[in-house]
Amino acid sequence: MKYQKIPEATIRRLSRYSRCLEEMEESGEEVVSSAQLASRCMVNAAQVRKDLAYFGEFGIRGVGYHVKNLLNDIKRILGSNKEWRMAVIGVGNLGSALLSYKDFLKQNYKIVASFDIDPPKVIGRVSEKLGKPVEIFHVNRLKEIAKERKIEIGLITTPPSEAQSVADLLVEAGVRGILNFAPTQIVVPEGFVVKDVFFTTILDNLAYLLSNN
Amino acid sequence: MKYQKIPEATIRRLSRYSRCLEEMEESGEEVVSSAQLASRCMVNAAQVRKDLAYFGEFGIRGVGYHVKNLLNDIKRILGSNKEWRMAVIGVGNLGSALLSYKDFLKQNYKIVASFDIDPPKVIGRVSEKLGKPVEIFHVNRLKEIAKERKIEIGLITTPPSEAQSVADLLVEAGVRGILNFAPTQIVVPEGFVVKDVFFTTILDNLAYLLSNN
DNA sequence: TCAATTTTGTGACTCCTTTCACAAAACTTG
DNA sequence: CAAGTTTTGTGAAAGGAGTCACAAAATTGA
Ligand SMILES: NC(=O)c1ccc[n+]([C@@H]2O[C@H](COP(=O)([O-])OP(=O)(O)OC[C@H]3O[C@@H](n4cnc5c(N)ncnc54)[C@H](O)[C@@H]3O)[C@@H](O)[C@H]2O)c1
Ligand SMILES: NC(=O)c1ccc[n+]([C@@H]2O[C@H](COP(=O)([O-])OP(=O)(O)OC[C@H]3O[C@@H](n4cnc5c(N)ncnc54)[C@H](O)[C@@H]3O)[C@@H](O)[C@H]2O)c1
Repeated sequence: MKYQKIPEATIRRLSRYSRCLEEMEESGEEVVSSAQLASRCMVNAAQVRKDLAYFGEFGIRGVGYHVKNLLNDIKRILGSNKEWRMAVIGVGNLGSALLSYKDFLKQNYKIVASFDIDPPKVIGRVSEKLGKPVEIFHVNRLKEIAKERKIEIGLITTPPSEAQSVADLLVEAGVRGILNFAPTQIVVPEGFVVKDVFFTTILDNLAYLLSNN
Repeated sequence: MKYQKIPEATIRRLSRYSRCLEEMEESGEEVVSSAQLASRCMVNAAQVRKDLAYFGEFGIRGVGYHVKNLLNDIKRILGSNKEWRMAVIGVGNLGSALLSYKDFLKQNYKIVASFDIDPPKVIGRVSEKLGKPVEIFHVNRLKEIAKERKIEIGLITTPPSEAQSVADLLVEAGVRGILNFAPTQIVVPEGFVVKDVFFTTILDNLAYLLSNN
């Protein structure tokens, strides 16, 4: 198979497959066909095979895929086999929730520091309930701490008005990945990546579907 | 323009345009061209025009679009001009954050009740800081309260293991829209709509882009 | 060993989305 | 009021993504 640009949608589906395969692995299934995986993920079986074909041959004809192997391969493709070191900037309602989100850890996403600008918050630790407390630093130490702790992804949970300036700090600190929860457009230089999570955009979608069906 | 199926991507972009137009309206801009709106939303100008063309003619040739009018039209198209009544099910870390999310209100999404299964939580009110406290009911009253308060959208923030059974309750109560934050596939009957918000899927995406660029 | 069965990997086809390019419409200015 | 300018709305072209269909590969069983 010759090289092709990989569709963004393929990457999203790989993540879905990954989640399904994890469930299958837990429940002891060893082998899975593209048809089984597809029906579980609500996609077409040819789609599953094509998605995988972008990256190589992982199956055995007449048999299917080894759950464990395929899971490993997909994680390697996605880059989610390594541990990713993250920071939360803005420890308010949402930021605190993220700090105690167990699934991140399970999926190799580790929050190793957090930052705020509000002095009362910058005194101690949070997320004690997980056993692994995460320190809160003043945001003016972001660059220093980001380098020290090798932070690769920043989660922006400040008010929207502060989001761009926080992003600038992250860029300056060499944090190449940003997950932005503040409902505003953020601009970063070439080589950096921003993904937005806009709750109201998704609600708008839902509202449209509810209004027109 | 004859009828066509409207792409999902168009709806997502309309929501983006809507957000931009709101900012423009606030800053007093009265007229905007497709090119200006496009560059603000990081899309192609023809795309903006084509997206709008699905629904009618909103611009004035040689001039552009009236910000206020276009915003109203887009909101009407999306169905986000009316107030949507929502409930949060699972008042834990994330559920509590959602209860105090100001942007929902600003965008006509109103949380009018919340539910949990944990007796200590089902005693009073939360989100006092917004002035408008939201009551927490025991989840076994969901059907009753949903009807009484005309809830149209349910936000699922329970553990994944409970998500499907909560969805079943919502379906039974006639709540047609579900925004699911629990990282698990939910199945609902025809006529109901589920949108998932999987944080780790988005992180997987980010991880892929960071690993391969 | 060989035919029957299963299921992958992939070229070809179809469908959908985006971009281009330009006529038509409205405004501006001399 | 007419020529010039701007910007929309849209058909046509290009580009991507999803599905189909089948040869190739592996397994099973007689
Ligand atoms: N609450 C939610 O459920 C929710 C949902 C989706 C999106 N969001 C978005 O996430 C962001 C945070 O929401 P929230 O409800 O947690 O708000 P919040 O006010 O509770 O938290 C914001 C935090 O950011 C801190 N902060 C402000 N400026 C800062 C800066 N320059 N550097 C570092 N920290 C700074 C504040 O001190 C505060 O602790 C907002 O942009 C909001 O729109 C929130
Ligand atoms: N914490 C986060 O930042 C975050 C981010 C993304 C997704 N999520 C997902 O959101 C969900 C909630 O996460 P959380 O961190 O808030 O967990 P949590 O444990 O703090 O909250 C879960 C809440 O649900 C309640 N609950 C349990 N079963 C219930 C039922 N049958 N009916 C009603 N309520 C019930 C619990 O009592 C608890 O209050 C999980 O599925 C999680 O994976 C959380």
